[in-house]
Amino acid sequence: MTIRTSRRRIAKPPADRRRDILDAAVRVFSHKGIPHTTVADITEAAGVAKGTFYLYFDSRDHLLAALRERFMDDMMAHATPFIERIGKGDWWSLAEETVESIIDFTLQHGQDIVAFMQEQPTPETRLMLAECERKPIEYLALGIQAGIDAGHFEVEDPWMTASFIFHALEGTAMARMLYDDELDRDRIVTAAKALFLKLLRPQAELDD
Amino acid sequence: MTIRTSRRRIAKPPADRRRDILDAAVRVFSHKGIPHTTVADITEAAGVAKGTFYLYFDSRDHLLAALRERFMDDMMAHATPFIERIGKGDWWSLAEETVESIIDFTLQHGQDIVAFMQEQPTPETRLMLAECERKPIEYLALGIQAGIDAGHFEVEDPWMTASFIFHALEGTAMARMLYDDELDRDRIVTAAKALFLKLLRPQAELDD
Amino acid sequence: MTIRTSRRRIAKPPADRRRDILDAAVRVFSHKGIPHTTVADITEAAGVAKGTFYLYFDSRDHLLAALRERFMDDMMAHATPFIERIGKGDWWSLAEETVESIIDFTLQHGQDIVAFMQEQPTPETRLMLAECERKPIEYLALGIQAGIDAGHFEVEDPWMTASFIFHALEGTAMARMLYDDELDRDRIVTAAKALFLKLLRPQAELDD
Amino acid sequence: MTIRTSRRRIAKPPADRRRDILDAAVRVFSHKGIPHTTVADITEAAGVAKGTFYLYFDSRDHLLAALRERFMDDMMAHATPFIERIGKGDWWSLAEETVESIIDFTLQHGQDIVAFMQEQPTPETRLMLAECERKPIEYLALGIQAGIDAGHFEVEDPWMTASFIFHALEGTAMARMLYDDELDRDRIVTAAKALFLKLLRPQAELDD
DNA sequence: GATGAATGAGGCTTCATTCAT
DNA sequence: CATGAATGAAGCCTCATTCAT
Repeated sequence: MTIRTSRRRIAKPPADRRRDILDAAVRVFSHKGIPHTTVADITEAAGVAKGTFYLYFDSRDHLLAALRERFMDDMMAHATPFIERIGKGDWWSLAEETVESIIDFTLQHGQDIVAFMQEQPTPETRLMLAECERKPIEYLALGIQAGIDAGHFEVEDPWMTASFIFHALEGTAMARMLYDDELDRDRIVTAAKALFLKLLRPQAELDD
Repeated sequence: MTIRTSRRRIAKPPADRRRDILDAAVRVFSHKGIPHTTVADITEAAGVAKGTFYLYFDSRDHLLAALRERFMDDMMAHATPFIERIGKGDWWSLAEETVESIIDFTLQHGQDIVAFMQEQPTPETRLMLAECERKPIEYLALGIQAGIDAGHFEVEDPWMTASFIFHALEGTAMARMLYDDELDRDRIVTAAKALFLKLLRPQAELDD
Repeated sequence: MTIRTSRRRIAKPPADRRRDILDAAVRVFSHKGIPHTTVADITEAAGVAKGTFYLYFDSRDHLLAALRERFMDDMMAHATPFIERIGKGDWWSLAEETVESIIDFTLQHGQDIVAFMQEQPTPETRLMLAECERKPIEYLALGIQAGIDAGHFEVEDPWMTASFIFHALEGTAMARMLYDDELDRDRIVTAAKALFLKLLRPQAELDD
Repeated sequence: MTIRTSRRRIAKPPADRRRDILDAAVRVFSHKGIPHTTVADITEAAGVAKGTFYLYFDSRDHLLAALRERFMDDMMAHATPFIERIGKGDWWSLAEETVESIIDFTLQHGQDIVAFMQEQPTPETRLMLAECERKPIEYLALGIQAGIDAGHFEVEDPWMTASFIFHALEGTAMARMLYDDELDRDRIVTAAKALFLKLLRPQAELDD
């Protein structure tokens, strides 16, 4: 049994401590905005001393970079299962689940996106935000193209359609998250599925 | 390389000078981001002394408020002609022109929106941004509803459809403006018109 | 008959305009304090343009100097009649009227003194304030000495007595002016006369 | 000539550091005047960086408030022993020591009073200065009244007499401090004691 | 490792002064 | 003469970063 006389905070594994700070940062960013959040705000929210911040991040900007990286990883983790299902049959349920996935991811991580948009547009941030849009659109377009090739969808400009669908969903979900808590998540999902259907369904099908 | 002669004492009509500063602000904001733009940056871009800024704006924040106001006015001025045409027949051309109008307005004023998003999320800014989204969606929804009532459109959830359309167009146009100068404006417009058609057109029509 | 189309303020004799500004300055100084009064405050109170100020005063500091000069002149004008009566008999009524005069002058011009004390202690201001105290004390002491020589007063340290009397009166009157409008002017005067009597009256007189 | 080594990171107990800054402020105020003293002046005099100032005071105005508070405390500490002796016999030695105490306190702390007078007349400052005059006068008046009741003093208007005595002493001591280092402290004290005697002594006593 | 007092560059704002009209 | 828009030095305050403990 060790007697611990130190008044200092009990040391945590570095990775945990780092994550604590990262989480605290997101928490504060989302209601103060990145530019108005100080390092002191973050360390206070994380329950550590100001100096400790610099043990885990070289600078305020490095924390933002770390946050970006984590966000991209989350996004990819979220998207991968859907991407892997492309071209393996089950077209419409994949479509519907993809729609739900995009909406839910946006509702959950929208705060981060807003935060990133509040940054100064460094080339790094621009690139990262562009990626965050282009990547899901790219995969959507790929899926749509595959569906066309397999004869399930009928669309003239797949990439543009993907872009429309992605922004329609993301924009609506984001607006709900930011301004309109009343808007029902299920109403969005239902309408989104109908949207998907109308945009992708071959006209011939309608004759049924 | 600009030669700067000792910029002294060139009085201008107040309205002009004010607009100069406002324009300079937008210019600088769009490539430095609001939070990283200093009053000195703005006055330098406007070609006036730092003190001059405070003859026209009570503070940095008041300039932002003025910018917001001007943006809202521009938006309403842009939207009004279309709103007035609702329900006066000519449904599909109104729809097509509305689509073009939204895309072009976004391409032109997207910088401002980005700038506003970079602000700290004050209640004022949130409200204003919310309005900027809700207003056009509201009018779109109104138009769609009118079209439904007149038997030209067929949609289940008009407001949600309006939201999808608006965000699809705005998001795509914005992405083009921010990240992808290659994307052809006309390609967006063409695809957007097709989108509109697919979403609103009564299914029966397809049987023709 | 001259037709005056100019929208400009009708020109005044320079001396009047100068006095207007000086008066406005005193007015503003007395409730904002010298250090917090701007040239703009003064010109606004005087109803002239900012530039006009510099037609009549070389700088803000020159206005203060002018104010000091005017104050000294006022004080001397106020004191002269009493000084001239020294040694011409009528000792006690001179004493009583001097007392009243000091109190009334302080009540009227105290604002100016306060204003001067708020200035930075430049050698000039110090000298002037010192003069404002030393001069009346000097004259009081002269009068007391004359009274002693003439056998009417009996005092050990005339200069110190003069200093006490002057500060007793000035301090009390000033306090009334600054903090205590309730305190009756006549009560001060009555008590002050008694003070004078007790301090100056030969002890022998008491035996009567 | 002081050699300034790179003044970095010498932590001190907060109370000490705070007092250092407060003391430095008084030092600078007394020869530059409050309004012309910048925060930079103070921190330089205190040997700390500008930012350090704001670790100990919320703003320049808060420092002034702290200074006021400290002055009031000093004054009360100085006055208390005398107040407690009121009515416990020993009337004339109490009177004489009170006189000395007022003179010495003024000679020592006059700089502070001057500094406060240089402030803008905020309600706070006015109130505090009024207190600084009223309190000692109040206590003097109490003492005088007690002396009258006990049959040692004879005065018509005790409060007014207290006011005269206080301002006579304070004004004279202040003038010495500000303008006239030649004036002997003991000469003031001696004359002041005589003043006290003349004003308070029952007339009957003179017959002895 | 952890702490938080200390630092100082840099941003916002004021205001005495100038000068073209 | 009179004006007031324009100027820019200078003051207050913030906050990312450092480093002695």
